[in-house]
Amino acid sequence: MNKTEILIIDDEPQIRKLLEIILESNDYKVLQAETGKEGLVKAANHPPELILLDIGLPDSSGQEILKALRQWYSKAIIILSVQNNENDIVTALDNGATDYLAKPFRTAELLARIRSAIRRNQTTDNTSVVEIGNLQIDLVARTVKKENALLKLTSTEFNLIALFAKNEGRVLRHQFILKEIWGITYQTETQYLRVFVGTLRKKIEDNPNQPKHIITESGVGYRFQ
Amino acid sequence: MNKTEILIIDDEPQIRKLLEIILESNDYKVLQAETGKEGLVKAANHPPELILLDIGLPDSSGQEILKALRQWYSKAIIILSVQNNENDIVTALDNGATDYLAKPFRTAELLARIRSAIRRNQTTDNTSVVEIGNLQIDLVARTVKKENALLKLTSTEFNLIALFAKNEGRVLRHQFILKEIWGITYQTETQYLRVFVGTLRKKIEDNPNQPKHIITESGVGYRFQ
DNA sequence: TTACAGCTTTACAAAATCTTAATAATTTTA
DNA sequence: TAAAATTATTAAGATTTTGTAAAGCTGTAA
Repeated sequence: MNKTEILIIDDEPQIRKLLEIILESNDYKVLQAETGKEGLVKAANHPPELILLDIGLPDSSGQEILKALRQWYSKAIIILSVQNNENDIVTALDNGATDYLAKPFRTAELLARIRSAIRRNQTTDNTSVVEIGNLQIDLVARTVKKENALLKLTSTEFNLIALFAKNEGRVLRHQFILKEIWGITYQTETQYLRVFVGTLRKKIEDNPNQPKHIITESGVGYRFQ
Repeated sequence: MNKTEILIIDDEPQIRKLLEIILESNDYKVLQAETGKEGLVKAANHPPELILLDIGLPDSSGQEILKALRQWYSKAIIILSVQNNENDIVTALDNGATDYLAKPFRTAELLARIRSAIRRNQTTDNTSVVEIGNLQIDLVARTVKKENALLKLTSTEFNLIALFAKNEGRVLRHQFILKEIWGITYQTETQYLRVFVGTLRKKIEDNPNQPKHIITESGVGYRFQ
């Protein structure tokens, strides 16, 4: 059987080597590019299942490469950034990045993110029912079940969880969520979001104080899983 | 034995060709139409077991073709839509589509949907009596029994409960219900609905103040269960 | 014509949901 | 670690949505 192919675009040889070792030992096939341009060419010639892109590239900003890729490449792109360079991360998510990882990263987290992103590639599926853990979200019937018990959600609460469900595992920015649910004029009303995430957590989480489904990514947004 | 016939209504020749290849190699007989009109004619002359309909047709909206087909055609209609055009999909399901597929689609998924839809053709058929809890709703005889006692419903009340029964467990929007029962020009007369839901509840619910059958989904519509 | 059933409309009460602001808790930064 | 920033929680109005009763309207049949 063919191995899943991952393209690494990063100018630091030692990072590439590290990633190569981790990924190959987990049964992925690794392609490498040292510059953004080289990455674009390799991705175009032979589209991989996922791309790991360093946004701190020297030749041209990694953001430009990301935008260029997103012209045609629709599979997962995970961004690598230096520690907590929040601006870069936020810009990258807005430019269509699937997810991000701050360097230095933990191996387990890297692999988990990769698995999740690849899984989503394949779930272009469009069944109206999305199953996530103990939740079943029916987008057409507009119902949510937790362990087969129907939950009572308000319309806005449902819209919110539906948006999350359609973007499972992916970080959604506050702005983006507000725009989608409340409309473009509400982009700055992050407090709404906090209140509604709070009520949703009370309804869907086993322990709302330690949420397992709606994870907050401080300074960025939320992730649903 | 005769092969199962599938009619494709799609204006893009390359999509038709692709579908033809996939379907014929899976032992279906394929009929094709390039326009909605042509599709209506072909379907009428020789009703197929299943129709694949592109809702992005140029001549008249695919939605109109769907509605026209549903006047008399009761077998499966699977909608093809461009990716993530959610509005189209929801409208199509409301207009009686059996299922939908977003382009580009995976072959395995297409075939799975087709098999499932055809299977349903044969089973879902002519059960004119819908049983829900202590209610028996006979769609052909237009009667409703509650614990075997015949209820006296007006024609509009029956139309309403029949619509609910056909969409058990699903949230129906005010708009949709009004369109179905009173016609497209009544889409904003939500007050009618409130009155009729009220009278229906008095007749079918054990305790109309705590309805168990007709559940209101505030801001959205009603759900029947 | 009248009686009647069923539909439409109005008015108001009740319930559900949303918004807002104050405060507490947590996370990030320096 | 302390300060700053961000996030979470709560609860009270405010607003929107829904429910109910009843009056008016309309067509039909006796």
